[in-house]
Amino acid sequence: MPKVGMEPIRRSALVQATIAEIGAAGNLEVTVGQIAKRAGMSTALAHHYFGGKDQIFLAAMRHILREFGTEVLQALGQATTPFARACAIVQSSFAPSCFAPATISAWMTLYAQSQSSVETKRLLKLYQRRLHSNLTHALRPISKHPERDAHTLAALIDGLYLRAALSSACDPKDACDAALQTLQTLIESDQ
Amino acid sequence: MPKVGMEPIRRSALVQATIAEIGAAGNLEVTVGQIAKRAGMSTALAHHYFGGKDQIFLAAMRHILREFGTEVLQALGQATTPFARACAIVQSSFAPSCFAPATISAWMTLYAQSQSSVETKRLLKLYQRRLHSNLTHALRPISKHPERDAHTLAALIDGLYLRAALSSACDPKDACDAALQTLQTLIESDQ
DNA sequence: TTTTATTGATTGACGAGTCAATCAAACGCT
DNA sequence: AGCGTTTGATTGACTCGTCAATCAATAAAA
Repeated sequence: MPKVGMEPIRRSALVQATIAEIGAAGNLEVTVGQIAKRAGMSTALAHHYFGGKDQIFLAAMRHILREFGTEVLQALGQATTPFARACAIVQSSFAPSCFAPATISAWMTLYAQSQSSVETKRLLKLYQRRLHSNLTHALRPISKHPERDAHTLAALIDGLYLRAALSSACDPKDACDAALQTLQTLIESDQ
Repeated sequence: MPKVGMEPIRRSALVQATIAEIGAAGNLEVTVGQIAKRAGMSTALAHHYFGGKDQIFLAAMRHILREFGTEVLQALGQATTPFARACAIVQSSFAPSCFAPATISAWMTLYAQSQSSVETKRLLKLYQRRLHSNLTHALRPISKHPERDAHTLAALIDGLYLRAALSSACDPKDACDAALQTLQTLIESDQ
């Protein structure tokens, strides 16, 4: 087994294992030992490649954000009209991948940790800025207040996601419909 | 000092100290020792009155929720028209007390913990149900879709709060205005 | 003297991070 | 091809610290 070029494989395995472990636990109370075990290696190796627990978690967060980013990008690529672009952004935010238990837990801990970790806060702001920018761009041709409506819609997406993710009863489809409905209402109303 | 009837005083002091400590730390990584020290007693006494760390945290969460509940109730009492009632609910959600660092942290950890603690989840659902019910009641006379609009508005409040609380730049006033603006738009549009 | 309040000291467990040692591939040299 | 040598991969065992929870003991009211 000991071959050269293990680093990217190990790092990727650790990130995957971290997400899975967070999903299983429902919070950040996950030990490096658990993660390493799931990834099929020793704790020492995990430390060797990442340097510390924080770095492992941050890598996992970045991975989820990157995944979401590509999902949005792909959906945007297929949209031709401004309205379709706005819909694509909304729908990406409620895609099934966003509702995997591990993803939900990661999001929640992202919010919670952002209070105490500057790097986590940076990541969160990155996501928020990107969402806002995408929405503003899509709404510019079809809204009288692109900036304002983008801000409202972004907050609505976050809030609906929160509710859908935390209450098992409320399903993603309904949340998505609610967001689309409000998008419609917002761009129809002028004033 | 050793007098009778200390229990309620100690419990209250511990709850206060817990909230303060969570606010200072920015997350749940707070030890019973820290809490007890801030409350001016030994860790043993904290355990004596609460039984365990979880119970202390739950008591703190309940306290914050109760405080918020009374704030809403008071605001509702002064409102005479349905529209004023809806505004009162929105404004209570963005009251200064909701933006104290300790409250923000407690709120975030409430979301994060709700994934792994059934009791925490119960508390969160209680809050969500109450908000939805209050909004529905206020909107019934002035909206064509009271239930639906209440759901949208509730999610919007949560989302705006999230953004206002996490980004130091965005201030509560703007978030509140955005929510009120959208409330207006929602009840004006029919369809 | 019973009950309540209170704590210092201790226990037991757990977990992050380190380190020295091992193992095998790749590399360089002849 | 054969043979040291370097280098990356890998781990078991260990250290050190922390922290929740317990307990036996003390003090002061009732």
